[in-house]
Amino acid sequence: MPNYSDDLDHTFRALADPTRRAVIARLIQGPASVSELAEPFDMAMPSLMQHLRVLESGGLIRSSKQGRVRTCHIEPVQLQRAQDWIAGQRALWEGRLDRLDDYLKTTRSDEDAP
Amino acid sequence: MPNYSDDLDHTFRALADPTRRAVIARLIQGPASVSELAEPFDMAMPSLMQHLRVLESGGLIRSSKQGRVRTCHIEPVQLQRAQDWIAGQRALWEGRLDRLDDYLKTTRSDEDAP
DNA sequence: CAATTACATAGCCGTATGCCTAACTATTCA
DNA sequence: TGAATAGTTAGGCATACGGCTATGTAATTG
Repeated sequence: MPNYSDDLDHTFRALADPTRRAVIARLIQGPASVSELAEPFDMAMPSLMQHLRVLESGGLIRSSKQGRVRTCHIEPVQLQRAQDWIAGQRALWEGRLDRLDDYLKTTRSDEDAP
Repeated sequence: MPNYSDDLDHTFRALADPTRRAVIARLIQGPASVSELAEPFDMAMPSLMQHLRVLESGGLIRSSKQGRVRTCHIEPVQLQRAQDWIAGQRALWEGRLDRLDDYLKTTRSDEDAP
């Protein structure tokens, strides 16, 4: 069982901000330059750059520079790991509910057939 | 399309800490008192209580007090919403890949049949 | 070459986070 | 009733976060 704790820390933290989620939602549609990403937000460029840094250092996006333009694109792996963690927990929870359900059924059967 | 932004902020933030994820993982197994939750951690009680407050105010757990014991249990709805947001983004991403794939196939067919 | 464009860096500022200790309240047990 | 237990509140402290302005640098464009 690998330990993704640090990754998850960074990934969930990156997702905890609406600006960063919006950037992700935008990049899901396809790559974009920093200026394009900044355009919808009423925010100074350096502030948005910081968000991009959080996203990139969390492994949620990648970027590369050609000339003076930096192009960002999504990197879905960490997104998947975050989803997997939640899904895993929920699966355990569902399993617990199933076992509780089974138990209740068993109990009821016992009562029904004394 | 409802706007869960604030919920997601709180939920993802709550998940961005390993102690809080461990608490969730514990509570997935079943309810527990504050002391039981605190036991595995080398952390002063008030520090853990703060984590519990973050989890509860983010709607990830609930708690109630009987006598001097507060019992906490999981509340899976926000977990699901967080998962749904990620799943939605990933679905869009997959869709994008599929369309790209289709496009490439079409292009190749065109090349194959000049 | 000069001006514009697109990003990058530095540094400031107020608030939030995560941890702690100390002291307090309310139950429960002997 | 007195002592132990379970949680709570108050407040302090260092660091991180999220925003800003001002300034710098490198690539394009006229």
